[in-house]
Parts: sequence; structure tokens; C-alpha cells
Amino acid sequence: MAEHGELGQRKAVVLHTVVEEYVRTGEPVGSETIAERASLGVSSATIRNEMAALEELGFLSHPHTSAGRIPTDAGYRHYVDTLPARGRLKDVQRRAIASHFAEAILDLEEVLKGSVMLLSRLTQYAGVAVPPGASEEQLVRLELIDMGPTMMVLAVGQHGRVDKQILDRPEHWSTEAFHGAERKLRALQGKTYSSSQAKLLELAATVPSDEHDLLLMVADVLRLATRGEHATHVMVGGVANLADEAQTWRRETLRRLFETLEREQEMLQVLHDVAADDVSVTIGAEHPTTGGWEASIVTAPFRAGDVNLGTIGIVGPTRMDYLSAMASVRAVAERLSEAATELDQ
Amino acid sequence: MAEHGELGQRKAVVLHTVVEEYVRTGEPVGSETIAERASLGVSSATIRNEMAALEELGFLSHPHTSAGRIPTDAGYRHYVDTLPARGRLKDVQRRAIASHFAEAILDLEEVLKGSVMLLSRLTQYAGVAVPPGASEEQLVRLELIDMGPTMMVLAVGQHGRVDKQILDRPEHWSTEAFHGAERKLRALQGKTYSSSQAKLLELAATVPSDEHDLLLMVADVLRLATRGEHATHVMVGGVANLADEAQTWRRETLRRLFETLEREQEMLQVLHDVAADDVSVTIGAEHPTTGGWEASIVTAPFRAGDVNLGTIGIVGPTRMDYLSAMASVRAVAERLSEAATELDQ
DNA sequence: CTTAGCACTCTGGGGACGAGAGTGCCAGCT
DNA sequence: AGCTGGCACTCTCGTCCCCAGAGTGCTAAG
Repeated sequence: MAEHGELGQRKAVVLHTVVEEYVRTGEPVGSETIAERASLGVSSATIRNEMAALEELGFLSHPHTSAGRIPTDAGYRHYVDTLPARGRLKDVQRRAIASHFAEAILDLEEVLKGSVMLLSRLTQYAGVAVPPGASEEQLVRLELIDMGPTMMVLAVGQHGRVDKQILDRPEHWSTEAFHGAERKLRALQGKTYSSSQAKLLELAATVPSDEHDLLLMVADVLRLATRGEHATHVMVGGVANLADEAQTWRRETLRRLFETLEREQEMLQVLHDVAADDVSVTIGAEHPTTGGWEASIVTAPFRAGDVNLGTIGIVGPTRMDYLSAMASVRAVAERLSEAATELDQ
Repeated sequence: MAEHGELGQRKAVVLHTVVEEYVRTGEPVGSETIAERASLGVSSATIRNEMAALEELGFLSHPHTSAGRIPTDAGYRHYVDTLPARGRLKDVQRRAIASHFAEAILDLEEVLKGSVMLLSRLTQYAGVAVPPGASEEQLVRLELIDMGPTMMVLAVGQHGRVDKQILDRPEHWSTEAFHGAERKLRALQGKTYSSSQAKLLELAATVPSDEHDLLLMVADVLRLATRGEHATHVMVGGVANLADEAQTWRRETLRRLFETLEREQEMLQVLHDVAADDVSVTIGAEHPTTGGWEASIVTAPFRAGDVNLGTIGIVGPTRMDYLSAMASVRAVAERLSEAATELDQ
């Protein structure tokens, strides 16, 4: 019983069938259809009873009295939680993934961008990703560059990330301070971002205030690069898919959806909230932000070895082919993890 | 006569009024409305004659026999070409622009991103921009960084641009070649991107083949950074505005529009094709790409001194408030030029 | 517990219809 | 010669009605 989520075998089958039919056709599903599709060996009248019960339990709903049923968010949730097996990819999908990861990986960020587009093509929804933070990456360059009226902090990581920030000169400013800072930064090359950041805060306390300011500015750049979950950008791709005619969204909902996808901070918050160890699904109003636009999110983390690097996934309508979306996201996240692990040696 | 585009004063006024009414209301415009709005002192019957003539000339069209008129692409074109005066910004708009450019400019790319969003808010359409190429910018760093299995070419420009590319090691590879190349690159710091690129191609001819390959790779990175019109990315912002309910687009058109906005190469091509010295307007089918989606583009170049840096503008429906859009684009491009010129000293 | 049967409900599509908006054209006026 | 009032005509759009069809819930019997 537990494996059907306390529902009983038949109710579970009925719910699954409703979800699958509704996802496939977009039309409310009637008892007759279920009786035909699910080979339960019972009549449509029995199905009707089961459906009424499922509605009572909050898993199905009625657009109007004499229409078929459609799943509620809770219905989708139950469906997703009791999926009997992992989805299998179609051959074309498998091949698309293989060919995308066929080339030698040079730049993880580039690969990630490509993977977002790949996912959007595989699923016909929008792809999203949070790129890795840098905390355990080693610095290969850490420089303060004098650019005349301004200065630039430039950090280059072992795996190819480049962070820059252009800053005004601090109030207190002297050539000695600048050179002193430059020297200290050079000494940090080879260390990790997070240890360098700590070291800088330490060092800053020991030097005169003009150099102090410089070191703090650099430390702040490292801090930003480090915090993956507050990365400055979220990658989004394939949003055109969401405007597809087949989608049920009203214009206004669509507009709000696009707005959120563009607001990086908000997307980061959402993706951070839904993060989990494995493939994770968030359905409609389960998250306050996605609630407003009848959308679901499927994500999975990717790793190098066993350190979490970031998150990749898709955003689509609650009426989503969850099985296939989860399979695609899982497959891409896995390949991405392999690639990242390899890059990491 | 020439100032009304060979049309005669009254026809021109009628056309202008039709465009403005249609843009305002979204409804086909009837002769009665024109007679009221445009104070021409003639009856609606006369207007009807004029409108029939304008339709004959291809400036107006009929959705069906007994409906009002709507402008054709040619009608909008004539309207735009004969606008009597430059549009004036509303106070809120003026203030929004002022506050956006109030802070000291540090990073032109950041400012450009912000400007795209600003334009999208000002006009309620989508903002676009082609960022500057680097040809006449000076290099402050040009490095080849050994990253274990791969290597990175890193170029930093005087005005804060950073270009990186991660590459596989070339077939032929030796530590001497690497150091030789490193030394030659260092010598280029302070020169411009384009002259450095030329110099590298020259140098490459004089060195052994392993170093040769390295130098060519670096030259290629500079080449990409140089060609503004083939920049690797186009900035797009505020696309959610295009999904607004008030817009007339059908779902399918909207989808294709979003698709194109995401395809950077295609957008670059479009923006390159429409580039002009001043504010430029491209209406619907005037450009083959935009023809498919009943969209118009308003752009203006921005400059440092008198060198063109890039293009900024907006994409919206052909039924657009051209006057206000042109005023916004012009104002933002001008401020951007001032900012860039100042950065340039 | 299941099911056949049935009455009931609600949607959606298909006319029919009239109001309204707008046109095109003509004949007369200035 | 150009303008205009008048008028017949056309087409859309909203409304109403109606009916077929899908689907339900309930009941009574197996």
C-alpha cells in the first residue's frame, strides 16, 4: 500500500492514467477513456466512483460539472512521487545528448550554456542553470590592474572562470599601497578562492588603511565569485518554447513568467529553494513564486567528484511530461557531472 | 510639397492621424474619427475620398470592406519619414534616464546592459544592443595561461573589456614555444587590439611551427574581440514586454519572435543590416527577418568621440509609438555616447 | 463491491438576427 | 473643380437560441 502513497492500487492507476492522458491531449479526461486506456477490467462506472474519491482527496478537479477530470498540483505531485520507474529517453534524445558531450570539454561555462539549450530542445520547455561558484577552485591569476581613472580586479580560476570587477579608486590611495597589494595578491595564486578570501581579510587588518581598502575590495570580488547560490547570473535558454501555441497559458501569465525568468535574483532564489540531492520537481503553487504562473520546475544538481557545483533544469507548464523531463534533466546533469569531474582530474 | 513626401498636405495629415489613432487604440480608424481629430475643416466624406486615394497609393489598408483603415508598412514608413519634429520625452522618462546615468561610469558593458533594460522600461518594448568591438582599444593585459591540460588566452582592454578563450594545446607543443609566445604577447601590452592582431600574424611567420600555432590562436581571440559587428553576443532585455496582452501578435508569431531574439547570430545580422548614422527605423517586412513577425526595430549608434562603438535600440510591434520610441532611443544613445566619450578621456 | 441504466448538467458549435460602424458613390452645391 | 450631405450597401460582432455530445452522479440490481 505504501508504494502507492496510501491510495490503493486502483486509485493510483486511475490517477496516473488521468495525468498521462491529460498531459498528452490537454483535454479533461473522462471515465470512459480511463476504462479503455487503463486495463483495469472494470467499467466506467467504477472508475467514476474512484474519480469522485480522488477529487474528494484533492488529487483531481473538475473544470465544470459535466467535464472530465484534470489533475491538481497535488495530483501531479502524487503522480511524480509514485512513478514506477525512471523514464527512458528516446533514441534521438540519447543521440542529441551524446553528440553534445562528444567534444572534449574545455570550458565548463560554455558547456553549461550549451547544456541549457540542449535541455530546452530535448524537452521543449525552457532550460535554466545556476553556474558553479568558485570556492574550492584554485586561483591561477589574481591581479589589481591600474586603468587610469579606475582599477580592475581580475581573478582567473584553475578551471577557466574569469571574474572581473571595475572599481573606483578608494579615497586613500598611494602607489605604494597599490604595489603592496599587488604583491600580496600574487602570493595567493595557487590557493583556492575561499582560502584566499579569508587570507585577504586577515591581511587587511595588518596594513595601513589605504592598502586595507584595496585588499577588502579584492576580497569582495572573491566573495561574489565564491557564493554559487548567489552567483551573479542564471542561465536561461529556449524561452521561445514557452510561447508555443500548444501551451495553455494566458497572455498575462506568460508575461509574468517571462518577467521572472529575466529577473536573475528571483530565479536564483527559486532555484536555490528547489535544490535537492537528486532530480527534484516543484509543481505549481508548491513554490510561492511559481504558483503565480502555473509552472513546474525540474532540476538536478551537477557535481565534480562529490562536491556540488551547480544546478541545471527546466521550467515548463504544470501540464508537463514529467517522466520525460526528469529523464532528460537527469541524463544531462549526469553527463555534466562526468565532464566536470574529468576537468577536475 | 516635398516635405510631405509628394503627397499633398491634407493626405499627409490624414495619414498621420490614422497612424496615431490606430497606434493609440489598436482599432481600425474611420473617416468620422479623422474628421473630428484632425482639424481639417472638411467633412468625413472628403476624408473618405482621401483615404481611398491613400489606400490606392498603398499607405492604408482595409481589414474588410466596412471597417476603418489601418496603416500598411509603407504607411508607417511615410509617417516616420515625415514626422514634423522630434518627439519629446515625458518627465518621468527624462528622470529615469537621468538617474540611470547619474552614477559615475566604471564599466561600459555594465552600463550598456543597464541601458537595454532602461530602454525596455521606457518604451514597453524589448531592448537590444550590440556591444562595442575592441579594435581601437588598448590592451592592458594579453596573456597565455597554462592550465594543465588546456590553456587560456586572456585579453584585457583599457576600458575594461575582458576576453577569454580556453583552448586545447596545439599538436606541437614545447615549453620554449610557450615562453617565447608569452614574451611576445607581453610586448604587445599598450598597443591596440587591431594592431596587435596584425603584429601577431606577422610574428607568427617568423617563428617555428609550435610557437606559430600559439600566436595564431591568440591572434584569433583578438580578431573575435575586434569585430564589433560580429560580436559573440547581443544583449536583449525586457522581452516580457512583448508578451503583453495589449500586443496584437498571435501566439505563433510571438514564438518566432522570441526564437529570433535568442539566436544571437541572426539578431546581429539584423542589427547590422539596419545600422545607420542616426536613429533608424525598420518597419515590418522592410527587413526579411522582421517581416515574418510584424515587428519594427528602432536603433541608434553610440559613439566615443566620433568612432562608432555599437548599436542600441528596441524591438516592438509595427503598431508602435514611433515618435516616443525614437525619442527614447535617441536620448539613451546620446547619453551612452557621452558616457563612452568620457571614459575614453 | 461492481455495474448497467438513466436523468441531469454543462459546454461548444452552429445558425439567425439586428445593431452599428464604416464605406463608396452620386448628385447637388459653392 | 472640389466639397459635402445623403443614402444604399456591406461586413463584423455580440447575443440569443438551440441542440448534440460528453460526462457526471445516483440508484437499484446483480
